[in-house]
Amino acid sequence: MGRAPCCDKANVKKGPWSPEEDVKLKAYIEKYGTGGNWIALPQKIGLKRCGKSCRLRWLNYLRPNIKHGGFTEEEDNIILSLYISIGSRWSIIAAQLPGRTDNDIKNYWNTRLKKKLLGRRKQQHQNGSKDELPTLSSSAMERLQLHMQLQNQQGGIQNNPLSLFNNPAIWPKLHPLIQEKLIQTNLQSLNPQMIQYPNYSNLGLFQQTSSSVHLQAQNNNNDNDNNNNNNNGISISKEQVEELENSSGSSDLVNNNNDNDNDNNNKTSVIGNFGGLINPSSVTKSEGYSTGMQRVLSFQAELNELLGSDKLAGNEFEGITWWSNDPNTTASCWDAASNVVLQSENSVTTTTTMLYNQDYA
DNA sequence: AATGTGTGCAACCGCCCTACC
DNA sequence: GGGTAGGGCGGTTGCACACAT
Repeated sequence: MGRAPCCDKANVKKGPWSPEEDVKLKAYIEKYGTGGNWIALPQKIGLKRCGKSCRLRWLNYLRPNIKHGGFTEEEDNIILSLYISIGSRWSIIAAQLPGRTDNDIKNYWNTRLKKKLLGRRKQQHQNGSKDELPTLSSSAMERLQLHMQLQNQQGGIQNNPLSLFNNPAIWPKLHPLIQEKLIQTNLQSLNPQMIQYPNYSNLGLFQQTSSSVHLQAQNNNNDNDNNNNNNNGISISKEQVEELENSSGSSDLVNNNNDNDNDNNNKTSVIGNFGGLINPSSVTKSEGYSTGMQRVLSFQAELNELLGSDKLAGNEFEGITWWSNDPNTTASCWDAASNVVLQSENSVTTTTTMLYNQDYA
């Protein structure tokens, strides 16, 4: 038993509005306002229209100062940035663009802007690659990809106030202590340097986002720390380490199959995760990420949480391939890796790397 | 010229939220 | 507190037009 319809569907006109109807509606609202009741409005005016239809017509077309078409570059950027940050919340996006309606922006996005931004990839695939075109049906994936693309265009993460990295408000839920530490820390200090992995000369690493948050408690007595040139981590005390471990229920984890880091003294726990999913030790290993699917699924779950998206279909990430040790890898445009820098002191460091195959850009 | 295909956009549908009774 | 109506919103549909075959 559904709810009652808002109007008598059988006796209302549907379809395009005639100029006469527009004139009637516009004149009445300008003179008397809506009266706070759209449903009753058409009857007052003598229109055989549903109240909702009147509302839509007024808001999207008849009300003053509406702009149609001719989106500027600046508007494009605003739409893109907001879409990446908040998704398809068109009314909120429209509120940032005077004279634009949510419907207009939605249409513009779906029919033009999205294609304009992503179309190049499709073109590339049509022009020679036999690879399956990675699907973009996932809003979350699409937003992530656009996020990366935008930041590349805008000169990097530091310059984009809307970036995931620079916007604590849209970080995933982390332990409050970690969150506080991250906020306290100058974000610049967390920004990664560009790193080139020599094995992948054809793959440009152009972007790095946050991140996994890993916690390491370490016995320093026998520390031949290979990472001591990196001081960008966030240090916390051993007491805090214990507190976090107790509260997170984390177990030992990440670096458990590493053969080149004096790991015996390390105790590392995942506190929170932000798309970082890869055993950090494997980043430097030439064999790369051959056990992709498990990580893909992990990434998928994290991405869902990160972006607050709908659940992704199980095959959404089939288009994403992972690094192999073949320098001529046919990896898709977007690949992810994490680069967790382990500190010599008890520390939390957060970095995740998105790797971009320039061959497909 | 006729037909097929793609594109842009206005409008509708149905769900969710909230205010009101 | 529960039911109902209206408003708001995002997703989808369908039509008109442009362009290709």
